[in-house]
Amino acid sequence: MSLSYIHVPTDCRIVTEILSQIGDKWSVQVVVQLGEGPRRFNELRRVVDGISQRMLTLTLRGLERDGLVTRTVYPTIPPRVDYELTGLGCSLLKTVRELGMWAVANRDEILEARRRYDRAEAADSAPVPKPYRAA
Amino acid sequence: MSLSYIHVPTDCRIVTEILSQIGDKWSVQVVVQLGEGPRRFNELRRVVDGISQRMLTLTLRGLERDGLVTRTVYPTIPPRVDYELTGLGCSLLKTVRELGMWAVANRDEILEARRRYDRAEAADSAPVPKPYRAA
DNA sequence: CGGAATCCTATAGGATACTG
DNA sequence: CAGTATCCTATAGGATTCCG
Repeated sequence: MSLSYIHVPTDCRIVTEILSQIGDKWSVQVVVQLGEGPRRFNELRRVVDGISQRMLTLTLRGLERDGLVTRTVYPTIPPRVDYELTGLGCSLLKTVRELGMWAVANRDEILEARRRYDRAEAADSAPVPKPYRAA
Repeated sequence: MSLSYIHVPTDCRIVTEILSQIGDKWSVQVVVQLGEGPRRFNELRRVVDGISQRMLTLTLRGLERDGLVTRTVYPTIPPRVDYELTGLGCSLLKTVRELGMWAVANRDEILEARRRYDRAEAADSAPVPKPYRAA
């Protein structure tokens, strides 16, 4: 509670670690969906779009392991399993939304930068990019 | 400028895209280091710690491509190349720092959740976890 | 329904050697 | 100094099949 300042080197590793956990292909999308409320497995599967069964399982396990999501099994037939954000998960969702704001706000600038870069690079390695200089 | 609200499905993909670019093994660390000011190639290499030459190159190229970093070549001998955050890069750094704050603030809770999870899982698949029940 | 197990491919990333 | 090129391994992730 009395951290006067944050030690940068240690800091970076944790950020990187969190980011590589959350920065995988699916975690953010799952967390955002769970932000709407508890969801069942196949409910998530349908709404996340493109995720494989296997990856949904792995993603949820990872989130559960980090204490971001709870998994509740109802031993009925057929079985029912609910996933829900924990308090920790909710707080993460909030800061992820911040990053989301940044992403949408700067999306165009990034995409244009990419186009510029790719165009310049293509011009660089072009087979015969300079016309009117016949061999 | 007049986005009344943000379209969630589109939103997610961009966030995920940004996160998987920035959420790789090195980008954040490089951006944080460049937050201190312009740096030369080998300067970054020394300070990032553990990064290979190849990955530093690739990371910097990616950041440059997205318009987050500029690359300035001084045609001297020996050559000198400076990397520096752009305005876009600085604004990203700010929001990444927010996430960093979250990470350090919740680090302990996450690590403990992991230990709990791993312990429970180990108990699950333990060879003979129940003592005092001799066969 | 909610997975687990298996197989397969693509990509990330490390190590090393060479170059302008 | 600041890379590029090549080779190699490990991991992510998709597709498919099987199970309680």
